[in-house]
Amino acid sequence: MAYHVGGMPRSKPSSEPMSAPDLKDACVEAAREAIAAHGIEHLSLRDVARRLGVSHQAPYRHYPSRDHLLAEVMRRCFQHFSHHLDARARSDDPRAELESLGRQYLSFALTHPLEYRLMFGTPWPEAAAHPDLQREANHAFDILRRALSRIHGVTLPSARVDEDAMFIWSTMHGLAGIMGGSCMPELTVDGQPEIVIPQHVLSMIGLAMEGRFMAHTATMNPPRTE
Amino acid sequence: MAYHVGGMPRSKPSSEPMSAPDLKDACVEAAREAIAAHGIEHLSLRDVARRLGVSHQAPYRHYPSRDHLLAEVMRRCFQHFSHHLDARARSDDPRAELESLGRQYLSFALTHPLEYRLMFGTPWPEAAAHPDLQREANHAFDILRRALSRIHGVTLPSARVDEDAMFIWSTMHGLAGIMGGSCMPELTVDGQPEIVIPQHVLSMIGLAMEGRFMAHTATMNPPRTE
DNA sequence: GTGAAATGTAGACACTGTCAACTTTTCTGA
DNA sequence: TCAGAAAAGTTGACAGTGTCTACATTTCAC
Repeated sequence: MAYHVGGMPRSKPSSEPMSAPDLKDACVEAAREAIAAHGIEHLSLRDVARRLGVSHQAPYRHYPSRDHLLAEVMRRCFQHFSHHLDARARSDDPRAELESLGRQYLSFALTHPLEYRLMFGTPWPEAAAHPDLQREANHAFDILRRALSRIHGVTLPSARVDEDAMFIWSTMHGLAGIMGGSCMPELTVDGQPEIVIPQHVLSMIGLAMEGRFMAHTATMNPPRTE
Repeated sequence: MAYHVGGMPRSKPSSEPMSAPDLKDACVEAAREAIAAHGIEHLSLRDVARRLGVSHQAPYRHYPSRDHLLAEVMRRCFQHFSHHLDARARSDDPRAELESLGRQYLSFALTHPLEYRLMFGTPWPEAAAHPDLQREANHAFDILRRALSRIHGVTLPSARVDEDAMFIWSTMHGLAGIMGGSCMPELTVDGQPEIVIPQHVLSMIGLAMEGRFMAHTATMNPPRTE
């Protein structure tokens, strides 16, 4: 009904690049809708099939199991996430660059809470069984790692980059998880956390990084009063 | 079989007096085992009943739904967590106190990854429907908040305590989530993250807090080289 | 054209959460 | 003491799920 394609949707391998409404793609889209409607843990392959107007077994032609479909949805989320990070405002000033990266990270988590929870708040389906997903996730982390390498420049041994990356990633990830409501949804905090808290956390990261540099270089720029 | 108490139709009246609330507790214990064995999302009330040797409907006499049992398991986790935080090494030195708290937080997350994921990595069952769970969770956060209040002392307005609490909580939570394998299980990081990374993250928090104080007080203790 | 592979369908199985009706035990109050 | 109510546990049923097997259809490659 909604989806109608008979038999084989692919065209010749060499001439046409790709064609035909692909049930494989449609499944991902329908799965995303289903997740948005009923939550991640209630994703049902049969519901996906129903949304597409095909038999309950049709998706199995393209995904060996429910988890494989879920992994594909997650993989695309990481892709989306990486693109979002890459689209951040660039700057030559290390501090501005770091802040821009953090802001971009948080903005994704807050404007796409569902995708974020899917990527970082959901137990992965059999880690090793989905190398594509793994690759895409590492790619996202590499963006942060590379940006930090540039920021560090020559002042710190490169082995320390991963440590700082882990610290920043942890802070961003934790804040996103808490604010995204993934955990402790009713946590009572004074004030308007949506605006104030991320600002503060980013500035704390900046303070920590400044302290880090001060510990290794004699020259220091005075800490600015926020 | 494993669980034997009154209300059985066929077998002879059991001689051992087992009070009714025992099944309620036994369910929580069995649920914990089931979660440890098959993961949180595969927790099944019927499996719990099977483990206890009672009918599949028996647990429903004590818990209105599967989520209510899950909420009770989570509540006890928060209890355990609070006790663990309270049992930390105390100190009069603010910096030592903060580090002790952070270390205790992380040690719980790493030695009880399952409980931690249950508390912070699992979507809560209908937040408002489980006030006991909510109360227990807020209590855990209050421990951190109170400790920070003491650390701040009079140097910072108390309204700022929540901001710092949020920063520290975010960092701890994020690190725990990443290291606990809850997300990105195969993330490739150089070195031995288990020991080095938490150390570094804690010291970064210390640096950030020092910078925070410096911004508000003229007197400062020189940043110590780690 | 003719296989054969790709694709979609239908039926079945074991499993789940939960509702309803029933039986048995335990507690309560005149 | 002894009914009767309440608590606790049982069986049976229903709709929903993932996934296996067998079958039908479409379309490409030769």
